[in-house]
Amino acid sequence: MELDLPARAKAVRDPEATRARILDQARIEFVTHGLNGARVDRIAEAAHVNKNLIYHYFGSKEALYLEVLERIYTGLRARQEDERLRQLPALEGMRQLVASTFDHFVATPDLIRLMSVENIHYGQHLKQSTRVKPLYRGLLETLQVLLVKGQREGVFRANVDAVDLYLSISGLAYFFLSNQHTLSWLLDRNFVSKARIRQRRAHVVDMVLSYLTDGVRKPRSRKHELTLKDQTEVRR
Amino acid sequence: MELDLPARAKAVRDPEATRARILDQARIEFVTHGLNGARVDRIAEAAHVNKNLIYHYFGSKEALYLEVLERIYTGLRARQEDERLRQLPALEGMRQLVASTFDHFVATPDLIRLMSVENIHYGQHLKQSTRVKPLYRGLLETLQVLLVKGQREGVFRANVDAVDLYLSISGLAYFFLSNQHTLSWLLDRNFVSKARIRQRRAHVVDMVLSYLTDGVRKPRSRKHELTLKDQTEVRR
DNA sequence: TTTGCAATTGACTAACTGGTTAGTTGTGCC
DNA sequence: GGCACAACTAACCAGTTAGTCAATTGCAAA
Repeated sequence: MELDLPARAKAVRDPEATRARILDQARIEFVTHGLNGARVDRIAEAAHVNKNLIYHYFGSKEALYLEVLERIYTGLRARQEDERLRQLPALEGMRQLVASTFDHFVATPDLIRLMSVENIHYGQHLKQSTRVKPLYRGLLETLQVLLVKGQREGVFRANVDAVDLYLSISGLAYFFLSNQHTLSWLLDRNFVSKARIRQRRAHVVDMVLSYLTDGVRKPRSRKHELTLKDQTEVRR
Repeated sequence: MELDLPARAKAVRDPEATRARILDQARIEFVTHGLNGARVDRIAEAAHVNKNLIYHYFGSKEALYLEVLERIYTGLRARQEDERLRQLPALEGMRQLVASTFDHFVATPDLIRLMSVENIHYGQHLKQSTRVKPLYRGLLETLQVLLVKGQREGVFRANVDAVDLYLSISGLAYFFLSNQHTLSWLLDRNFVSKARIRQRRAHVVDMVLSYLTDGVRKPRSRKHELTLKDQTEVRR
């Protein structure tokens, strides 16, 4: 019955796999219950490890939380598509940047939850991280490159602040997801059906591009796509 | 020495004042620490009452939280300016609606925090409330009235979904406030100085109105204020 | 085989925390 | 003046929780 697969040989002691299992269950726990609501005992049980092993690897509940937080934040901008976007025509590059930001939020509900959790805690944990911050510089630079290029091309308005623009792009995609539980109740609408996500995506892209192209002389062609493949996935 | 003021006569036992004091301190506690992080003992101490008095008045920690939540949510739409806004020209009415939504978020940080907290808890408490939901119907109706009027006036585009528009207006004003602690660190910018708030306000109004008026033939007058006094204020 | 060390565990605890029990005290009303 | 009841209090408790102690187990190198 027993197979002697080399890759599976060390089923008894496998530190890396164990560590990964802890991190995975910790993420689920923190996402579901927040930092204060999370229970180390539950994480240990779900990961099938002794609680003390968690302290052996991570030192404390908060250190474990920080590790989870860093991992999900770095995933946000891990795909280095900045270079590709900067090469595109400004309007198309911006359209893709907005759309991919939106898509990433939709595809990663855990990120939305942990961003909220971390801000409830005044961002005090993320500030201890050194790995996350650099990723945002690249994003802002890409935005700036596209803004300047768009102005030169005559398709974007002038005097757009890159940070303000980023806040708007993110805010448009973030709020209806982060607050979906109260909003769906208050507004009698399901926000995470595929059709709704598709509608929202088009609306967000449209709003950002309307703003950027507003007041520019040259009449532009249709500025946002109507070809939207479904790739939304709703969380459990 | 003792004054016999009728209004201040019952300093010893004043149920209403005591109840209000508890609610006030509870709000501070829930806003600062969230639901799980809040401590009933701390609320009792801060309100100068015996802890059991809290249970006498409110029954449980969660019931107290719900009361705090209801009060801050109803404040969001308490000012019945819906009627006034509907009377205005569409562009001006919409401009004021966006601006006042923005201003209310800025003026009520506790609301932002509690909205985040409640959504971390999947909105399960707010759903038990009956007082909050009706307020949102009026808001959506006002939005719808202004949208239709704007289309008739020829200043707004057609086919704008009122719910989507509300999500955008709120999202633009909410995100940079709710996530200001991580964002100010990641983007090296203070978001809550008076100058920044003013800039953000103009940007949000501009973006929403650009979207609504985009593609409409008739050229419109300047649609957003450009009066930006400069007075930078450094964050704590 | 031994030895060193990381991986892993079970049992434990000090501090906390929401909630309760069993009252006492003040006030309005008849 | 005394009764009913709400306002208010002190002390306590059972269950929980992050974190610790002391030990055992498996692996790999010498």
